[in-house]
Amino acid sequence: MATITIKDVAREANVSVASVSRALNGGSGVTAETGQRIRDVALRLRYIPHAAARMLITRRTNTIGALLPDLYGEFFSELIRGIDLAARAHGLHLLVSSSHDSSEDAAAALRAMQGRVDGMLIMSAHVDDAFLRANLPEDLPTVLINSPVQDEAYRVINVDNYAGARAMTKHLIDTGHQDIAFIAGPENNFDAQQRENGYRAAMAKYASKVEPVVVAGDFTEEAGFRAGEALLARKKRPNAVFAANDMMAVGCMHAFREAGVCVPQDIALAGFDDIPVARYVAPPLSTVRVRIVDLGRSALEAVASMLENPDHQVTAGPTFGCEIVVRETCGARGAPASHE
Amino acid sequence: MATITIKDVAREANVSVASVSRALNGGSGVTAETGQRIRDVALRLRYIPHAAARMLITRRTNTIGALLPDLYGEFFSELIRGIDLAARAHGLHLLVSSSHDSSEDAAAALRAMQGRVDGMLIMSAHVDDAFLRANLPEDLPTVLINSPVQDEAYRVINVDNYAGARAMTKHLIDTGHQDIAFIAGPENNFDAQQRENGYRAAMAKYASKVEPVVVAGDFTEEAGFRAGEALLARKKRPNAVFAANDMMAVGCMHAFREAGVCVPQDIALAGFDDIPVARYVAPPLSTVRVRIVDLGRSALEAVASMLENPDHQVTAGPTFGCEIVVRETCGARGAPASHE
DNA sequence: AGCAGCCATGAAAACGTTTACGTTCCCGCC
DNA sequence: GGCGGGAACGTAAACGTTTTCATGGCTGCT
Repeated sequence: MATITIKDVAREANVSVASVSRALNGGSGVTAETGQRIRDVALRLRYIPHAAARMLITRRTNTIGALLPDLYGEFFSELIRGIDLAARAHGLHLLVSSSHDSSEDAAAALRAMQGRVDGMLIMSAHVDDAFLRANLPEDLPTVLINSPVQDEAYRVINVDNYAGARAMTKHLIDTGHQDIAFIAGPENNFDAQQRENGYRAAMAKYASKVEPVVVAGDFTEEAGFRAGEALLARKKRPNAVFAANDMMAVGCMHAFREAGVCVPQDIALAGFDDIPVARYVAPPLSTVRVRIVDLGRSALEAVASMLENPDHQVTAGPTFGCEIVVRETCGARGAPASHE
Repeated sequence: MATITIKDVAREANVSVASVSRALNGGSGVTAETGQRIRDVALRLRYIPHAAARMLITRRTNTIGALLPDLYGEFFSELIRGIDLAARAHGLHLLVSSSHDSSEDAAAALRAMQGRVDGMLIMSAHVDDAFLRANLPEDLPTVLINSPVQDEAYRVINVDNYAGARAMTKHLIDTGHQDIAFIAGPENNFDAQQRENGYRAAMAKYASKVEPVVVAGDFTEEAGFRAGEALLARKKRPNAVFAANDMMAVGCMHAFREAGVCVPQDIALAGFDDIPVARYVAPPLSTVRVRIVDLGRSALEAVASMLENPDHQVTAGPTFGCEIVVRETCGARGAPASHE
């Protein structure tokens, strides 16, 4: 109970607290022999340095904060997994604050983390340059994930949504679908916008005769379902649908199935993200794969490197590539695929 | 740059540091007038108390740690969401360490959190009484989630897997399926065992003539797929399959579909968890719903209450109920259900 | 033998708070 | 008018580390 401190170890080992500190940290400045003795005592006493005291004097918390939006299912867990893995590899702790759906909300969370973290990982629809300047100490190493922020001061790691969406749209066109409708994501969402841009660019270039069709969505299955219904109700039914994320694609597929519309025979379908479940829906969903774990990992590693050499200039992180994954819903495969 | 401390505020407001502390915390022991002046100054200087210094003297971190296993997708994110929401509501921070797949791994993570948290939330297949005694300070408020630990000293919050599995099995039997096979979860997993027990109990009681059939699994879609194949290959094919979790059910459904076996006409299917995607697979999956968000929330609230009144005796948490959700795969519904 | 210099070690300051304890002041009551 | 008491406020100790600086002993060289 009475928590034991460095002094207890020092007394027990017949040395000063300074030596204990040295033995337990660098190890230099102390004889190998006494060092070992000290470590033995520390182990025997189950001594654990008081984190707060150390933070106070060291001015390092060995913790990085992750500010995440109200993310759904697979994406969230994969992202966290990547972040967490990398954090552990770097000996860093992870302070998480998720499910933020308003700007004030995020600001409050950001302020609350003040002083408890050495660096920040921020992914949120609500952050822009002004927000960051207002709520973030300018010297706090920060990495933005999938953010529209252009400010040179912040390092940003983005998924190349544009290229991914463009490639998938082109693929759909190449396999014979010209009338492609797009189910958009939330309006203020950066990824969603980029994906829509990619879709529009491919349409303009490879299917210039047809007018792009974009219906609203918000990344939820529910929205996908409604969008699917809406598309079927149109006078000119598209022959392919490209949803801004997999969840909406799944919802859309659900709508089609209930209406008796066959995928991909009657209408092709594609999503974005390649969430694990994409391959298990029926039929398996063609989509654009984002290596989410790697995204989280490299985001954390960017912060880690920033606080390992603080002088090092922030370099614009490379965008994170995606690849299209052709399964069955896009109609490019004749026979059912084998289990991958 | 030069971080501003309580002294700066004190000097600027012409008071002592003690008054600043009082004004900013309790507010008592200081005139309303000076209190306001101090708060104004603090705001103007953007003063933020140094968390570590406060922890050091207060001996409270206002942080709780969450030790989680290598959880998949939806379950993980829902759980974290619940925990995070409750934590924010209580003004607590959340230190997360996930993806632990070995006992040493978990022990290391646990030790690393030592002193940085006021309480712990632990969900892991690898913890048992001995593990906890060895790696956890006995006075650290701790709540175990879905754990087999029986020790009175720890508060445990469990999902009532047994009752849920029993109910679903009974439901399958009631709707005309007697030959029910069970796809088991990981061997050392407590939830998995409880679910299997529930299945066996229901079989023994309501379908005593048929021998229970249990095939191995590990909670992954892959395992479900293989189990599905294996079940189809049996000489006496079951007319219903109950998977220990939804992921395996989805994998199993995939196997059935590839084999041309129709669900639920040829064979009924049920899962466990009600992950969000369960309703979007085709056909929508009957399953046992676990209110994961609530589980996380109440786990955190249990810890919170423990550290709000430390003397309060730990009370055995109530098990967390489940309810069966009848969709289409169990064959109990004639027509396709409407979108819920 | 003496001296320079290195190395192990200890003493003490510092980090930024909270809080126990004094001090001062003012008010009311005898 | 003196005196008791409470409220506002200040002083300083304490929390448990790390780290700078001083000290002493030893080594190796001249």
